[in-house]
Amino acid sequence: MERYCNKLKAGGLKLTPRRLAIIGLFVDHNTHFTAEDIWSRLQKRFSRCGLPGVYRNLESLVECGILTRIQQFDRKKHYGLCAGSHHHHHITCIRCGKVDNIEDCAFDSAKKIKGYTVVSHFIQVNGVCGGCAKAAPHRDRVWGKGMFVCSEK
Amino acid sequence: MERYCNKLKAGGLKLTPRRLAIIGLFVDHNTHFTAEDIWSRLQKRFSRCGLPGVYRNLESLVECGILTRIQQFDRKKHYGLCAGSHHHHHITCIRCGKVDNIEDCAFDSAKKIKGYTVVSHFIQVNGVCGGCAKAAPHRDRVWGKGMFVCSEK
DNA sequence: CCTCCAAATAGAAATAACTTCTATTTATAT
DNA sequence: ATATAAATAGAAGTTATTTCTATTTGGAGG
Repeated sequence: MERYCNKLKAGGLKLTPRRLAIIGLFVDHNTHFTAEDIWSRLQKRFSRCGLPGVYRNLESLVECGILTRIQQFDRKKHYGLCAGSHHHHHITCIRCGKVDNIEDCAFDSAKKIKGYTVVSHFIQVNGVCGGCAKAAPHRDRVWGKGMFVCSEK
Repeated sequence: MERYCNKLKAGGLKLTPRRLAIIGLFVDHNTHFTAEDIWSRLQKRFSRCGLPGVYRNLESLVECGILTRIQQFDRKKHYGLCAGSHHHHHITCIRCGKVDNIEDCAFDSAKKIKGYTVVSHFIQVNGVCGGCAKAAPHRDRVWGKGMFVCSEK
């Protein structure tokens, strides 16, 4: 938690109860959430908290490097903890939604591709985590149409 | 075009003028489009065509394997030809928006990552294409907040 | 401590991107 | 030709997110 406070300060953001609670949710659950997921979980402690506030906080936390946006094909923005300051990617469990970092990146940014100068790249991997692999297969979380990212292999 | 007609038939979809025109747009431009992009380009030939029809068609074309959804962090659904049945990714020019396929994929799907069984992966590369690199730098297209995918390097 | 002010919050209203609905039309198998 | 399952049109609805204006608050400086 210490390190997140430092990141907030470094980004010129105040340590508000709301903000710390949001970070706490990510730390405790180690998964990705949508704005609404966060909002519903904040209701107990912050009954007067609205969705716009959650959206604003999530975006600030992305900007100061605490969270990262995670792509799902469901028209919602998903956010997850961005643990390292170094370059890394993410793997998501398609059953429980857990997110882990992938530390070693095989992508060579220096390489020219079809005449393009590469500026950035984004890799997301979807899989089934060890825990879910052991669990009963018919207990799968149900995902909506178009939920999965492409390039199945 | 022949092969796309076969895919339509295989999926139990009719060969309507609208549908063929949409496929034609993708074939001719070799880039990705949003529903609105398609809709505005159809106006000349199909003046009575509405957006809902475009959305329905694009989704049918994804379902029968002619199109693929392409992820951008801009809250719109992007679609592109799924040219090969083979595995590939995309590189996008951050100035003009052009998309090219990346044929060779460095990602090893067989590898176990942190105990996960990999199901699918998604790679998107952002860069500046040859044409835009030559053009005046202050002519950059302005992109909205959150437009770029993360992991700048 | 106290005070100030930039930053954060609340809640209402607006926007944008789809999606759904009902009625009508059309491609194609027979 | 004709029947029918699928496709279309246009209006209306939904959902996720953003913007707005006013009010409140964390924390630097006195």
